[in-house]
Amino acid sequence: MARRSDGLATRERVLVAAAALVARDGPLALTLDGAAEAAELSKGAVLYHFKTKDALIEALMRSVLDRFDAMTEAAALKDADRPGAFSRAYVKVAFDPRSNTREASSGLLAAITNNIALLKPAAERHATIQNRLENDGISPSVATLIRLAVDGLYFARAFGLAPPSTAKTAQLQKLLLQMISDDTDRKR
Amino acid sequence: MARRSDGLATRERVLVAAAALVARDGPLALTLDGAAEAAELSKGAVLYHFKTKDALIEALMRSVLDRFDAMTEAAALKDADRPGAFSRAYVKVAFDPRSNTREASSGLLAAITNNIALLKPAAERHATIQNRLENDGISPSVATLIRLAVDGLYFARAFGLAPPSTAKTAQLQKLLLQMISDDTDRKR
DNA sequence: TACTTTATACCGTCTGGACGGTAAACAATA
DNA sequence: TATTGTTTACCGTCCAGACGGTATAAAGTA
Repeated sequence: MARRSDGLATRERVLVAAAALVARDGPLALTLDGAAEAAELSKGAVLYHFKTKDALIEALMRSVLDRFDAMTEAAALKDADRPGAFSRAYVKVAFDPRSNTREASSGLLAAITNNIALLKPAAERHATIQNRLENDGISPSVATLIRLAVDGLYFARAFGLAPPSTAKTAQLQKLLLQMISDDTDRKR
Repeated sequence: MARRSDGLATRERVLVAAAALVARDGPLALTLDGAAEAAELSKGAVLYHFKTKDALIEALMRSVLDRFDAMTEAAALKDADRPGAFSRAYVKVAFDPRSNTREASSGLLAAITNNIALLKPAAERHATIQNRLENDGISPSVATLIRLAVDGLYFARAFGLAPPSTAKTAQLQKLLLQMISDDTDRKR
């Protein structure tokens, strides 16, 4: 068999294939064999790039988290240092269909189904986000509300628990952005 | 071996034991053998009351859903027919520590880790709740926000994703109730 | 005895992961 | 530049354990 000579791309390919697999067939379909087949590799090759299945899942989760973080930071920068800049960026990115895909929840779903301890990185991010929201010029209650509503939307989509329609989602985003504005005004 | 002569109680005991098992050791610990041991029964006995593991999980979920529904209906009745009665009841029950325990999420967690199709009953309830919130005298956006925030809180607790402290949770509840009041006033 | 409930023994399948091997790329050396 | 050794990337096979589920016996109850 031909060798690839670009290990990095292969590793990435496994992650993408695994995410697609979970998005399509659910987290239970994510086996080492399944991931290998989806990435058109052997199980041995998958295990070469990820020492254990847990390592694969962790990588899956981190890649999603990092991407989300990067998008949020970028959006926050555009908004300068106005109070509520991070909150607005968080809402915008979280509601962006590009960041809130089925693939985006693959890591989390896999972690839940395989080993809850793997949720730790996600828990840390959540704590960080909560902190940043609270120190963004909005009241703690509104900060918490925003965070939980975003999470709720995320899980509603991930689990198919009556996910709101596109229209309703847009309305909700508007409402949240409005709340942020009102809240920063009140504090000024 | 001694027989119980009250099959109903045994069945119930299995459900309680299974919920406790999931709450303590996570959804992966819920095996037929594990459930049997937790209920101090043999696997055969468990399979007598629940034909398949899926059936056990479904029963687990339904019992939680039914209990939640009953509590909400009861709370809504107390609030007469004022606009927002159901919304207030929903928020109150969802934030009640008695309804939002780790056991309460056991069915959902087990469904996720074992067979996502089992989430169907939960999805239906969510759709029903969304409908009732929307027809409760509050605006659709606020209805959606409440629903998602409650879900977010629920999952934050279930997965340990930076669950808000008791104090913060109380503040949030207050904020939501306030929003319901404001919104029904505006509509009047 | 007939029925219900519980226990025991067992089977087939799936899955994570270990392992030995292979071939290409690269480095060292002569 | 030819040769030799070393690393990287990947494959195919095998295995032990876990788990869901079945079959059947046994015990209790009416």
